Amino acid sequence: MPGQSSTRDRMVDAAFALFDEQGYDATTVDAIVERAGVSRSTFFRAFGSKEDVIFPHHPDLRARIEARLAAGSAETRVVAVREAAGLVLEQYLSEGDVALARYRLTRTVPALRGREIASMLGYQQLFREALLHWLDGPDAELRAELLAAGIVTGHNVILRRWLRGQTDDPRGELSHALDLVMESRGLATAAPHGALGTTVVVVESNRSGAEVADVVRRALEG
Amino acid sequence: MPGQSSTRDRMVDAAFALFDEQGYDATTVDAIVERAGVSRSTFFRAFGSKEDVIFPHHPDLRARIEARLAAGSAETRVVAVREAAGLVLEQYLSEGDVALARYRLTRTVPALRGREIASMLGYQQLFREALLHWLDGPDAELRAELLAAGIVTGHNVILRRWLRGQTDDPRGELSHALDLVMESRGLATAAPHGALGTTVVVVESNRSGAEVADVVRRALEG
DNA sequence: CGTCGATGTGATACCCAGTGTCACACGCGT
DNA sequence: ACGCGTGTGACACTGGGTATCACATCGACG
Repeated sequence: MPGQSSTRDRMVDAAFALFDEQGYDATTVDAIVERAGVSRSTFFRAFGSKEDVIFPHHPDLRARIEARLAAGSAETRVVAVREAAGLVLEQYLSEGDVALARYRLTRTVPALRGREIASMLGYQQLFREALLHWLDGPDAELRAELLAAGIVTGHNVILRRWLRGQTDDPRGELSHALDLVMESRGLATAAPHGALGTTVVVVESNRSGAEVADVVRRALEG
Repeated sequence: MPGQSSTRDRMVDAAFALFDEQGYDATTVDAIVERAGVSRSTFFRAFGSKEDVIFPHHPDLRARIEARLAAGSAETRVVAVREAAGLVLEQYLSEGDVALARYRLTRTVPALRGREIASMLGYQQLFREALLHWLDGPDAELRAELLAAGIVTGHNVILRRWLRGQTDDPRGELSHALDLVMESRGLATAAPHGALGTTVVVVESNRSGAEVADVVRRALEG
């Protein structure tokens, strides 16, 4: 292959540049492929549609969320949900300017707005299915759906605040938002089965295992 | 005008019939207008897009929700939310078979699914804006968004159950779902400002004003 | 070293949704 | 009878998306 797999990157860059210069609707696929130096066929093979070029990472992110939730259990559901939601936020934070450009586009172009909404609802489905296995009791189905909606909605509120430049601590605010969501649905209860063993829940940490263990030991001894 | 305004109805009927016979994607607008006996121009003037013919009532419903919420206040917010959510449910219930046909389509055709999701998020925005005026305290913005998402999500769960034939009492289940949503966010609190006057909240009733008054009188006297 | 298949790419033709424009017919009031 | 607004039809055009065929590069294998 002549152009490695960077042909994809070239198309993304060309698309975002043109969208920024002349708007989404006014930019034709022909113009994108011309600037990227590829053919129409290549574009549609890589992205499937003009909209997909705006969200080139969604399939990958979706897979990562699914994997994180699949690694959780009824006992570790709180941290599983927190980390899975964190994956989404981190994806946007790491994209930086691209995320901002996308936000500007999704705000103004209805078609893209619908596209993003659909993606978010896809994430919500992942959370709902995971929660459905972790919850029991009356209204489990309804509560799982409400919780999933709360998680995604809470995340979106914080993400939007960050995109608007209204916060410098999106991670902390997401954590607080998830507190609000999970507390109100009784999800934050540790050891849901009333086990008498030792349950350690590490909600969030960037320390090493040894450091965490040290903190725990001192807490128990103190 | 020769064909009254039933040209619109004829197009809707023709579209649903063809979608049912050969699927959404396989049905061209030309086929629809041919069966309806109108021209292409007429179709696009009436609906704007092929998708819009599936949701011909959304603009009207949106206006009714907005009106109901606008008629509410911080004191009557609980009943305002309940009735506004009820408007959506009643719309679907009154459509009967058409709602079922639409559900079948939206489940299978991704484009229509995205369309419906976008509509639902439009309703969510109406609730969010109303709630934003009725809530105060910390995290008002976040709580309004979470509540709006809960209301719409709860409604959708019940609606979906009804569309699947899993319930005979969607109104009752919606009421219960909204209980769950509002209770968990402290929205159900009557007289939020701590007023010492008399606050009467009629949560749901199909009785006349006189009958309700009679029940209240007996409750106070007993 | 030649052959083969897999993969990424280009070129072309086609379908169909959606827009814009002009023309026509009808009802309605003056 | 005359305009005038409105709903409709006819037609041409743009542009997203699909299908098909051709070609070029690279690695595997005999």
